[in-house]
Amino acid sequence: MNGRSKHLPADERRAATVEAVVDLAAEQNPSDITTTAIAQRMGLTQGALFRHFPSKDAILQAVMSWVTERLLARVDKAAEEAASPATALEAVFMTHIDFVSEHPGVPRMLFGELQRPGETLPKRMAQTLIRHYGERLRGLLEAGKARGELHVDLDPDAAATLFIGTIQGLVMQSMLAGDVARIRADAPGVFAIYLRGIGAAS
Amino acid sequence: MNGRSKHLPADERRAATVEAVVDLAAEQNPSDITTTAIAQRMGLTQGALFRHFPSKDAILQAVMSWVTERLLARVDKAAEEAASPATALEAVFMTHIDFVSEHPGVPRMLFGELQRPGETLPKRMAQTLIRHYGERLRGLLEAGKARGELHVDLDPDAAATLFIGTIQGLVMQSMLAGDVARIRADAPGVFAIYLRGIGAAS
DNA sequence: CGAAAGAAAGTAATCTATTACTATCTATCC
DNA sequence: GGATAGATAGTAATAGATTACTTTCTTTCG
Repeated sequence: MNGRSKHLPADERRAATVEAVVDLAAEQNPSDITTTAIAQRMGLTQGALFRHFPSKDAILQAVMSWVTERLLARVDKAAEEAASPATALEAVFMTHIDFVSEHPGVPRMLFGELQRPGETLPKRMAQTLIRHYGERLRGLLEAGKARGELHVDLDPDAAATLFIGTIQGLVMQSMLAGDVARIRADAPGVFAIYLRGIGAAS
Repeated sequence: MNGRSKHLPADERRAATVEAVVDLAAEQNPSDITTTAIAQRMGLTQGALFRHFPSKDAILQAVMSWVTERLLARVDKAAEEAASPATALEAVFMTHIDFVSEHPGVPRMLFGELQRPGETLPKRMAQTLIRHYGERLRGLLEAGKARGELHVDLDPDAAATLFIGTIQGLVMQSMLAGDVARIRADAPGVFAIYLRGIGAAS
């Protein structure tokens, strides 16, 4: 843990690389992030990155792993601690909002990866992440229906799509205003409408 | 209208260029669209594009003009023909869904333009488009509240954000499935939840 | 013919990735 | 415990591909 050390172990550099990419994605179009920009933010030369990653796609792959672990872990924990499906949905939402407030580049990267043509590994990881996320949502929505907390006629697939869209809309609004803080500020009002939509509000 | 003619007038080429970009945006990341790809789709050489546009940004600017005119015109017409604010909202939504079903690349381009750093002209056009769209939505939502069609406590800003997020969520879901038709198929179910959320459903 | 439209080729900049070499860390041996 | 060898991490330079844009020449069409 020497602050003066210039050579860091590989795993620490890999973690620092992922953070650099996540930070850069908050400031610019993720698909425009160059290896030079990543290295510059880390205080390294561009070529040094390829000591730790075989390719740029391998870097993006590491970022997707990072996002999957962190986001799903936090979201699952929030859901487990909730007393009922309806409160779990709210906890998941707020946890997710916290996450994208801390890392505004993440939803942009996910959206961007989905747009890539072909079948790259980072793209597949983004797809499976969102699919798993959707499955958790549908599970909570079904449970809420079974408990009578949500509307009987509720379509869980549509409700899960709208849940994700709710966050996406907040992200878009924050980009319009150029103000990340708006995500958290506007979240409660938007989610209140969603709650009423699925029948959870009195 | 000679099919054999090889030299088209400038305005027709400009229109064809815009369509080529919109089509390409449906298949790949909009920020990865190259002038070579645009020209190839039009059956031209890359350099020929610059006979009609001074720069690539000028092409994107023309695309944004095209989107603004078409989308707002269709949406305004749908709203005018509706009997009440609540039915107008539904008409606007379905019209918008029809538009993005025909041109799935458009929401991607708008989202992508918002992410660009700096202050480019295409980015500003995307911002103003979405702002104007939001103003129309807030107008309808306010009118609906005044008529008692929508919930008294409804926050029009939050409802407008969620309206846009609803569409964004459908676009994301269609990218996940790799199936554009899902946008239109899933739209009614998702919008039904939104309607209940703003208090328009009985 | 003359002007507009396009082809073909070229340019400068930028991107990922590789190479040859150097600096730093760490484990081992006497 | 200090010198040292081997492994790891980093730099600088550059290759090769791709980008937006230009230039020169040719074709098309009224």
